Amino acid sequence: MKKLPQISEAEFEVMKIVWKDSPISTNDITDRLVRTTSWSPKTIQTLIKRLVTKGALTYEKHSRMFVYTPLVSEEEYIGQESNSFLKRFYNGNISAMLSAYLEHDRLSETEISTLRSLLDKNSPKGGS
Amino acid sequence: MKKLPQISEAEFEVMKIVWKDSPISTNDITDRLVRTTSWSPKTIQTLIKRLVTKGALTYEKHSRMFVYTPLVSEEEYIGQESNSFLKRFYNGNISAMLSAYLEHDRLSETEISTLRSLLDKNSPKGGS
DNA sequence: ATATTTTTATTACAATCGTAAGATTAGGAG
DNA sequence: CTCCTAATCTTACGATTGTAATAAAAATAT
Repeated sequence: MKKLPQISEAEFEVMKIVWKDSPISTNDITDRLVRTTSWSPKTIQTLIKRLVTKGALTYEKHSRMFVYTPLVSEEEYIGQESNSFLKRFYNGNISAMLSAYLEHDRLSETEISTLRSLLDKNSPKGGS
Repeated sequence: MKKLPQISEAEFEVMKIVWKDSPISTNDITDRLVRTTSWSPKTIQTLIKRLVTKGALTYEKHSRMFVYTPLVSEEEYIGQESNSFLKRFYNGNISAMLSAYLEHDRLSETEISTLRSLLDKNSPKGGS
């Protein structure tokens, strides 16, 4: 498994947009984020640039504008972050996490049944 | 809910020791971590100091030595980190996380049944 | 061709973090 | 009471991050 670049919290907001709508230009990314965050366009452009430097994004030139595509997959990135989160806080054990959530009543009855049906769907009791 | 201090990854290693064995002295913390990490004692002492500054630990003086106690609870801290993790990567939705894990076959059959029994234990089908 | 605009590139700066070394202070030994 | 040593406190320094401003370059309009 290749080593994914480390993406900061602010950079991650950029990635989410690119993942959803790539190929996408600097201006389109900027417009989106200006609406949903409090960042200045300059800040957003810095974030994009850093992501290119880190190897998380590439671009193609279309005349003077850049159009970006992700170099790391969302699935892969989130999966890796999730694993390292679980490792750090729950010994890598997702049951420990669920257990803590149940213990501290952080889940509603509805959520619990959603979880239960997810498990059953993916691996019914007599599952092959 | 009070605002917990932000604890870095390295600092968290210190916290884990204090949570487990407080009240505990600088030297005891240092000895433990020297064995389990590659950090120099100086580094560990810096980490401890920063945690005090941040309000994550307090201490009592026992003659010239300091003996530390946590000011933030492990439960609370890990709970908060977990919530912010889920929010960042799964829209705050633990089912989305489980779903991704199932989808990408990151769980063994054994883990799945552990999860299932956790759910049943905490909220059996005819739940109160 | 040149001036103007629009894009991208370079530089900035404080806060946090990992990683320590060096300075100081205060118990304990004698 | 003085000195040593162990403990804490101060300082350091490069990397990353959040947050931009300024400079440079390249299209476009005239």
